[in-house]
Amino acid sequence: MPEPTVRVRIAPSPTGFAHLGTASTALYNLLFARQREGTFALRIDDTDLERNRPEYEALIYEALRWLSLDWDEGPDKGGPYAPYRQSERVDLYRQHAVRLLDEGKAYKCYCTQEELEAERRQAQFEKRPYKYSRRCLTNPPTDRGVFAVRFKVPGGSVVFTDMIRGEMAFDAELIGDFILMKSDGFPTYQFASPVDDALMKITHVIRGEEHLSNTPYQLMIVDALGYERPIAYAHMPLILAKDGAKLSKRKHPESNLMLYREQGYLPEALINYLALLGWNPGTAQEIFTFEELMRIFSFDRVQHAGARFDWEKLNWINGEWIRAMVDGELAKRLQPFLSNLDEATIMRAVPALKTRMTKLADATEYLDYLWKEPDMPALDAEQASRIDMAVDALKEVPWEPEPIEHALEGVVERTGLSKNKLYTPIRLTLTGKKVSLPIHYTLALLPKEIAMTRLMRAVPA
RNA sequence: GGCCCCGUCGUCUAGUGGACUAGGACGCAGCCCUCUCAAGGCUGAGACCGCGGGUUCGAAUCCCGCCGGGGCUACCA
Repeated sequence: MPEPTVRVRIAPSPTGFAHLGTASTALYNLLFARQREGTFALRIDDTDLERNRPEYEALIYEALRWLSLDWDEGPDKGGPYAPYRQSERVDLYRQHAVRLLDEGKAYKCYCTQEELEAERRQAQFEKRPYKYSRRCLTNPPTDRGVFAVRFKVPGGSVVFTDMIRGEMAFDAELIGDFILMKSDGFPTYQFASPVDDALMKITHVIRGEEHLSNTPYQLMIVDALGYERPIAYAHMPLILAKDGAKLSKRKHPESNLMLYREQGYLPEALINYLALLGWNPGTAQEIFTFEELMRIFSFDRVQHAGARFDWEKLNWINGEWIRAMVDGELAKRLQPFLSNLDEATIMRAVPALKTRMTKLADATEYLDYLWKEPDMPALDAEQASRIDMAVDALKEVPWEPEPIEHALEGVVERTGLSKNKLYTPIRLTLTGKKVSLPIHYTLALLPKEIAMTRLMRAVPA
């Protein structure tokens, strides 16, 4: 039998901002799909009526597009297995639930949340592992109308292949009957996900490790339905926060993908960093383009343990990408962060700026003196006189970094002053800051009249 | 509580019985360069390989126990 064409998917839930873990999972899926010349689908798992919002779905698209993690099939693009939004596939889940009901593989459950909670507490009190009592299977109440559909777990053992961990085996005797259809008529994740994966002919399920223990639940459903199981699974190590817990939307703001765009991380750099979190090439190389990753990525070099997210390393990788970027491209990417400046000015700043940024937003701190008048620094008489000398030397100089630098060096030579003594008061007067780009750039980026005015302001008449 | 996954410098990791005096990267420290800040170059500190038992001539690497962390155990996904 020939290997079927690879089909993979990601299935994010629109329950808040786009999550870093979604990007990570999308990356691994895409890498695998592209290297096997397969298809990458985006499915929106919006079965939680309480928490889903259409605007959150838009956020997911925006974030993935920003990272160039493009999908072949999805709610916005369509595809042979449309619709790709679970809320539009509810009839399908209902039909499958009815079939399971008819075949005696599922049953209606009329228990209330309170009753179930009581069962659970009782089990805990008696220190025995909790499993649903099957009350509604053996002795269903006759006076109730609202019900959920519960799967009758067949028991036995569930075995499957994980591309990272090898053969996995779970004892299904330990799994209690679980809900397929909620009483609001919507499916649970445990039900909708395997049904869709089967219907959409997903061949490899690549997702976060949090789903490892969910896999036997889903496989039992696939089996009960008589569908073909995916060829293999891959459960990727979780991205952990500084505190060692799984990155959560509520507790960890760094899980918000849009944050990275706002701060000026390059999509290439984020991808690069994400790839290295949990996977390594086995060589000393640290900087990778997507195409390189596509060539060398493999699941057998994926880590088994969760990886802690580290800003420092991301910053370094981002800096590497910034420094490697050609000036014109960098200027273009800088534009949104420097909306007060025109393209030509940004372009002139780039050579000096390049080695000083870890992220694009850093440019503001270096350049805001160009549109903001700094406060007059407190200078002593000596400093004022040095500025006076600089003004003299600069008067007739063409306003470009090179000639400015030579003019100032001339002053240094003639007076025997140190560069530090001469440049510091200039820097202070021009920018109001102790740190700036090299002094000749700091001067040249400012229109000459403004620069001279600011300098002369510091010199007592 | 039960089940599952995992445990090498602060962090990401290399390592699959001898080449390990445990390697690299980020970060950190020092020096060089230098007008500030970076970048760059060089040097350095930093891991008794979670702990305890085995197996073996020999273990970070194999086995067992314990401890620790994470995940799942929802009418969340």
